[in-house]
Amino acid sequence: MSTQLSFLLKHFADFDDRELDEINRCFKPKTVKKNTLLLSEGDVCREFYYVQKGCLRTYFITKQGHEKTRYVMLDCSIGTALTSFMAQKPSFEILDAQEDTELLALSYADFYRLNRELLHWKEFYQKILEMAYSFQNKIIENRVTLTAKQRYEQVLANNPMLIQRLSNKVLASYLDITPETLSRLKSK
Amino acid sequence: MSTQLSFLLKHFADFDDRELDEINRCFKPKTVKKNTLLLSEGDVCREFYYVQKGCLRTYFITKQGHEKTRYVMLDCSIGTALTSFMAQKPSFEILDAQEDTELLALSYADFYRLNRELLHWKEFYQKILEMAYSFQNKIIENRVTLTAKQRYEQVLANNPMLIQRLSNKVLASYLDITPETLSRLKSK
DNA sequence: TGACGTTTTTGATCTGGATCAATGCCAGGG
DNA sequence: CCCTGGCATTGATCCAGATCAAAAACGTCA
Repeated sequence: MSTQLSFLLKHFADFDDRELDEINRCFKPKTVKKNTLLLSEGDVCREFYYVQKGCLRTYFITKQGHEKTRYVMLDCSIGTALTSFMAQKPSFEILDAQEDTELLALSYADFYRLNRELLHWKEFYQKILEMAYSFQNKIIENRVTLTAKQRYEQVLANNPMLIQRLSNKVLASYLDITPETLSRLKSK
Repeated sequence: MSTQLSFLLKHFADFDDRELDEINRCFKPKTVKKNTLLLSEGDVCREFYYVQKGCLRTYFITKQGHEKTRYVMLDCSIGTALTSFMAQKPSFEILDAQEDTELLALSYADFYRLNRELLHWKEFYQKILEMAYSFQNKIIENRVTLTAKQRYEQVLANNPMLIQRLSNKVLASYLDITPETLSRLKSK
């Protein structure tokens, strides 16, 4: 059982030890190699993840064939392809590992059973959704108000780990620019 | 008491009549004239709205002084400046009426009391958050993958009311383009 | 170790939509 | 009823970032 995960959970809701036990039992360990696909386009996302160590990201592919990275999970963070997971509908988002990654996976069935049975889990999920919404709101605001360079500088200031650990290609797609533009931004 | 509102609520969760009664009592009627500000930048959003008839929108203003419309509520829809409302923090989003509007307002205190006391309200709120998230996800995808013209055509196809009822200036800001570009798009 | 496929970098060119500018238009307040 | 300030249209120009092209650097696996 992961005390790290418990620690994170407690950050969102006031779980007691019995609840934490039950939740921890539902999360199944999994190890994936770099570049493993955890969810392909068109498949239904059936798992929610806690990343112990490593890096997952969600992205989608445009008609023109370009990757667009949407969300990155580094060590000790949680997430999934939320839109597909929530609705249990085929996903346009893809989920893959950017590094060799150790993670804990919670099935959709267990997730929603917990949501039915534990009031604290409802609270947890509500917080997650609120955060996810606010995060996206921020993304939209940034995309609309900042230039490519300003977006790069913002990540450099707030999230330098991303710059260290993602390839330039993926980082560029996260910033919604081309690798060429990113390369030019970096060289000044 | 609004049966329309009850109808909408039932769409999200299985409220019984007693619950609907209690909820309806919390929503206070309000009438606002076109161009009324319901929330200014920097203020904390303290109300959640049901629009009976009319039109509200949220938007923010960039450093360059441009309006960016983010969400529009026409007749029989619900919403608020969610980021500020959830966190009870000062808002960068502004809320105003685009037409003379009849609405019902639910205070933050009542909203969260209902959320504490009624399981069905929790369910309702969870669905709202899930929808809001998915909606934003779609916005981001559209903004990144579609040209200005394609975005216009998509609204024309899926949401023609917006084109009929919003001024071109506001519609342009909703599409993330300038009024000049919108004018040119329409004239072909 | 070497060879191939993927990144990264650098340079030249292109373009969608923004910006700037000018004119006509309409609606609402005095 | 008329005036005024915002809205809409049209034209000319500009620019951030994309695209295209072609080396150079990098990893990784036989």
